[in-house]
Amino acid sequence: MHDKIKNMEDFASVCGISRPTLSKYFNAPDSVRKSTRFKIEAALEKFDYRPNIYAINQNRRQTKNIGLVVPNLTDPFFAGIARTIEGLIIDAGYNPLLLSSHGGPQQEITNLESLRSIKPAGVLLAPLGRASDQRRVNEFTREVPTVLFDANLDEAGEAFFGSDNNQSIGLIVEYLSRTGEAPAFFEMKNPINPNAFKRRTAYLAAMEKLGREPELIQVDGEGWNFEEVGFLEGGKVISDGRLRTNTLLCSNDRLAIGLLSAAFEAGLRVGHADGCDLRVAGHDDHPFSRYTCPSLTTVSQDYAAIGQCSVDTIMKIIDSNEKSPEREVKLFEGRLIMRGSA
Amino acid sequence: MHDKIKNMEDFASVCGISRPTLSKYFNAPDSVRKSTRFKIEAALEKFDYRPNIYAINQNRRQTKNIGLVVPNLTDPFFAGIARTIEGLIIDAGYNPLLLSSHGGPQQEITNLESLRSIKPAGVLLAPLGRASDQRRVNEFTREVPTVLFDANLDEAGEAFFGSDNNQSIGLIVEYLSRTGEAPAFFEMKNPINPNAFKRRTAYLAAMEKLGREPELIQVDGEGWNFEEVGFLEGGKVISDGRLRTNTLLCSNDRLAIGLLSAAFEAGLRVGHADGCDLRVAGHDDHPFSRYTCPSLTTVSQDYAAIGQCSVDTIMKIIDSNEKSPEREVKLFEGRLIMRGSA
DNA sequence: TATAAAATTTTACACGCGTAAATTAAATAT
DNA sequence: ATATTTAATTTACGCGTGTAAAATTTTATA
Repeated sequence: MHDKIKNMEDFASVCGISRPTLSKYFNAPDSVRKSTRFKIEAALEKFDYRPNIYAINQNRRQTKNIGLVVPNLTDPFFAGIARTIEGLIIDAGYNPLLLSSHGGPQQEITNLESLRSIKPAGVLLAPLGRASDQRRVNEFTREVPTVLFDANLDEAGEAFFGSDNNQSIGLIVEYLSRTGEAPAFFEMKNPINPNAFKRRTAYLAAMEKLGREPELIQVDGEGWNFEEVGFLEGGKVISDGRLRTNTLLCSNDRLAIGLLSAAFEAGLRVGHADGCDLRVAGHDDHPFSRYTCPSLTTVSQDYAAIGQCSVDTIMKIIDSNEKSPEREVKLFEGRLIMRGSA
Repeated sequence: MHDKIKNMEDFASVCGISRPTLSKYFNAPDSVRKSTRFKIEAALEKFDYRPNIYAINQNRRQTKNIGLVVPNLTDPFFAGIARTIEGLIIDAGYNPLLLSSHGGPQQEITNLESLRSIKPAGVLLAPLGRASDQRRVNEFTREVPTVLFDANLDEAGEAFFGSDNNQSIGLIVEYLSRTGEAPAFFEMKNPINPNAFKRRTAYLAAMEKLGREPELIQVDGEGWNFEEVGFLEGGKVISDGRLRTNTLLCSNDRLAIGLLSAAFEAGLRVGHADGCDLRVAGHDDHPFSRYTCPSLTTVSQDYAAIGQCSVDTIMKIIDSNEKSPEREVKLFEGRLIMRGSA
């Protein structure tokens, strides 16, 4: 019926207007006269033409791409955050590119390298944290406008938004201490995940503030298989009788999930009801924490706010086209989620 | 120190060779004379130049991009598969682009549309299945070489690789029937997830083969919050005394996780040991199914094989540059994972 | 060493679009 | 109706690369 439209030139001629006008339309439909716009949109109905994204990006001063890097997509917690932020980026009229570092610093750098060749307008990075190759991440953030979230890195990026671990850990330590024995802190000796050290410090501070004796239960284990670590090492702690209190606060929900499983198999009754042997609490409000046995008492992070703030900030930087003079840092408060386990 | 390298031309001159030769090198380092290669690699050490990916993709006959679309990245099951396949694509020398349909047919089409403008060499698609906009998915697969996995769609794509639900459901029905009461089948009345109907059919067939009376427990609930459905509706089934057998086979692990939680709160003891009230089994070997209370007996899918086969096939299609005359379909067998719950 | 064959490099053009500057048309004021 | 201002459109050029065909160099063969 109608001939093949190969490029904007062809499409312009079937529209009856010039190519540059068409270009303007695609970049901002309202920037052309209304009559012109109707002509274009009528033609779009009849022919299926779409601008070549590679030619566009080659010639634009800036792409409309925003990189989004999270430490581990296999963790539903990060998958959820990523999805939220993706939506916000799209709403802002940009194109999100989601990459997962799979828990490894090498992959994290690889992700940043591959983002660099895509020339993104900006990047939202949730770094691995302690495990990150800080020098190379820093190098990247000097060349590409970057906002960090979830985990902070010293002076990297234009801004950081995350949770106030002091507040959130303080909150749950206070709750646990008020309603029963003060908690021991269950964590990995050499945690690879972001925020782990902050939470340890926050726990120690919270206990001191309450005038209680802190107790760190630091177990072996490598990598991101937190449930497995919680299960295996938690099981050992239980069977070895290393528990000196009946209340455990885990560094994160995934450790708690494993620990609950170990407690179950050891025949311990977990919860705050009469006759229970153990109370267990976590941190993060992991999507599955509602469905553990018993359901997990935890602290939720305000990820709606963190995501919104991160996106708003990168947009501001992109629009203003200049590095902000000061590195903004904002911490959001956690909320206590009381359930069956503690 | 050295002047800015802006493009391949500049870089060619500092290398002391011509630009097209450089182009050849970047597309296949071994296709240039060894002496030339050393010159280039020495220059690469000194200057930081990387070819403009947009200019490359605009001029190549084909990009090196492979689209990878999964129904829901928030589900750790799909997150795991995606990660595996991503690795295989990279090993094959291509660039994976991961997109999640977030459980919605509209997003699925949006993903395909946005892939189209990226002109991928091929696409690996795990469709929503029943919920998919089949007409538009089909339209896409006619224009872009596509291999389906996980869920089949009628005649869409060049090939399909997935699990043999008949075999896997048969396996676990047989196991459950042999070691105790025959299972009832717990599922959603109108399941949105792929494979659900196949599993129902497979259950009915397996029970008939064993000469047992099948029993479908079909509960209300919409969307992808399977744990919630399993918990809420499973709780009702238990409290209403609707259970006519002590063995439940769930359509997938996430339903089972919710159901286990409901059983726990109802005070039922789940497992195959003496004195247990209920046996529960799932399907998929979800990453968390090891850590439920009790741990979940289930069937694992052979995703290493499915992923490998899907990638191999799309590569073959890309290399041969022609549609295969016949649509290949291959189903892989599941493996029984015996744990505490049944 | 001369010659043929193969491999490599160069020349020359194309790809599809953005955008500044120049031109033209429309809207507003007089 | 005319002059002025403003907005829309067109002209003309550049972006950074791939690739066919031609020219050259290297390697293999005699």
